Amino acid sequence: MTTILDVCRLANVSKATVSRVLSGNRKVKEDTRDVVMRAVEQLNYRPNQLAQSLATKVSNTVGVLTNGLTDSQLGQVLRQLDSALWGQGRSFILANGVDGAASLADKLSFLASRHCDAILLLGKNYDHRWFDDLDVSDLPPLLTMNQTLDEIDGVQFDQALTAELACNYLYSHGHTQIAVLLESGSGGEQMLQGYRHALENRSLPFNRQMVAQHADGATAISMLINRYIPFTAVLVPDDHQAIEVIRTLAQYNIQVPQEVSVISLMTGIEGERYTPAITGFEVPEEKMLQSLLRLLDDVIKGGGEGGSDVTREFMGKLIIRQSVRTME
Amino acid sequence: MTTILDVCRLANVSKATVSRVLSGNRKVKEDTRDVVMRAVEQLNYRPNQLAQSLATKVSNTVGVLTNGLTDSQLGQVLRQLDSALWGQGRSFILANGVDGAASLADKLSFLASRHCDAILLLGKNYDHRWFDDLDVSDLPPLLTMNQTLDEIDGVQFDQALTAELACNYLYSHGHTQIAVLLESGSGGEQMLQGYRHALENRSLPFNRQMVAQHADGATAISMLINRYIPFTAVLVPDDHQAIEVIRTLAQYNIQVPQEVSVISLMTGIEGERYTPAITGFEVPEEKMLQSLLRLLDDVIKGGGEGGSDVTREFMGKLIIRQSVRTME
DNA sequence: TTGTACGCGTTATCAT
DNA sequence: ATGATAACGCGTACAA
Repeated sequence: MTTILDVCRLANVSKATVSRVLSGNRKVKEDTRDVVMRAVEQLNYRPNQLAQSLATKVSNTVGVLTNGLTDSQLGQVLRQLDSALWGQGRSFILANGVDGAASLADKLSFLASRHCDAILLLGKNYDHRWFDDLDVSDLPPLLTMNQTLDEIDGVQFDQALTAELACNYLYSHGHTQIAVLLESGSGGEQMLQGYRHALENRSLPFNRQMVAQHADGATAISMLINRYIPFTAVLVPDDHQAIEVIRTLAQYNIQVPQEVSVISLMTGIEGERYTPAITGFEVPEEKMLQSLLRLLDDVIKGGGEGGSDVTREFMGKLIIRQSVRTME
Repeated sequence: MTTILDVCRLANVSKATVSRVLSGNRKVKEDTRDVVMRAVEQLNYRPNQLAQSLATKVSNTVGVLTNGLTDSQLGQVLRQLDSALWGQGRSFILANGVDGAASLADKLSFLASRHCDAILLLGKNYDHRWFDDLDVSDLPPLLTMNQTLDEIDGVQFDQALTAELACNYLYSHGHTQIAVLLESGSGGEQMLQGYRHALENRSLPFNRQMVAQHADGATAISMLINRYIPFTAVLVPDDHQAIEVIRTLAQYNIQVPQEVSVISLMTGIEGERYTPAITGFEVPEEKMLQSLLRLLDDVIKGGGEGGSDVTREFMGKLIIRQSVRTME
């Protein structure tokens, strides 16, 4: 590879001058600038980014830790990242899959040794405990998306607000007996919060018999059914649970949406393809990623605290399909 | 970040000793090794890979240029890459999407400035001309997969052999009038070669009226039909064209597979889901990628020419579905 | 066996 | 405006 010294020799100037011309920081005389640029082009010289990073302590590299993403989700996210970062002369290093606290520490440590300017935590299924005794002090700044990890900055999907919207939608379609299946993770608390808030706004009493929480949707809805409390609609965390619920209800000879309506807090292609197609809220992943990238920019540039005006809370967008019916 | 000097001070040794302990290259006394390791762990020290790379001229980073991949393909490939490279302490930098010679040069140049040890060219739709006046001299070694770019090493999908296999399969099922739609790129020549070879092996005459070449499958099959040459089967490059062909044939009131059989040279999930499901050959992408990674290892380690025993030519695996029927 | 000193390619701080 | 030179963090001949 040609180095800056090659350019120096060809242009008869010092390293400093070449560096100045390329970075554009300081003023240089027109003539010399031209000479340098000619030499640069002639040699097809490109600064060694490793050396640059070593000197400036800025690597223009961001680490991306992903987990629990399907191939197509992974591809979609990485494609977006690539196109967004490319425009900024940055690139990313991927670390996919985390299966424990040690694994998490390893991956983060690896990315840190590569001196990433920041690390993005994307995807699902991160366990809170993995972060408990994690020494974040000698790591690059961490940023999360769609994760409710306290102490880590980032953008979030507002499950509480979206759950409230879901309930309001059901109410406006005549449903008054709404059951809810909580997400088994921390999102469950948020869902419950939104659910109760919707109730309060309508001055309706809260009945804890109407809420169930279990990682398996079939089990959760069974619990509900066995309580013999009537309900006309049920709010579930995602399409996967929605489908389990619909299947289980079918075993009890309960039709969706004729007898019970189902609404998904986070719907996607899975719910779109199912029969009946599932009504629910879509996570604005693209917008969220864009916001996260702006946040990233702030973190890298601002270095310190320069908080700017980035949207950090997102709510779902209602997609009306077939799993909710209007009560007469 | 803690540096090697911090370790030196804490362990009362020189940089050289610490470096030796961590790399394991040279011998060091048990005692001092222990002292150093203790200091390393206590400080949670991790060598700065940038500085390492600068000193050793090995970055343990590979550039990955992708093009023409769907999100799920991209995700699948990158997941595999990640898990394979992670085990070797390596990582990759992505550059997705190429739309011209300048764009190609840009991306490659970028990856080069990041001092990748090698660059992988993955995906489809690379134009030969983009590589014509590409100065490959000051670039890391290039490796391709699934691309027929002369002068670039890599692994390939043998379209000629697979086309021949496809014809043999059709013959063995009673088809003697086989038409072929060539891929519009360079793969077309290979398909034709395999097609003719299969003909020769059966001492059948070659009729150029039986071959058509067009990027659009509908157009290609229409050309064929308008020649009024009878055929009972048609070999097409991929599922996309297969589907276009089947649709077009339907417009002529020709049923698949009852009246005409269709076989795809490179079938995938698209063909699996279509009705009728498309019979064809599956590209062994995973195996190919594994082979490519072994090749990568040779290139990086061998540095020079150390050619090892890596499979470089792959053929499709026949997947029998519904689009081919047996003639009585 | 261990330490010294130099080089990797670049930026940045001083002089000039 | 430009040039010497010291960092940046690490590996490694060479010397001790």
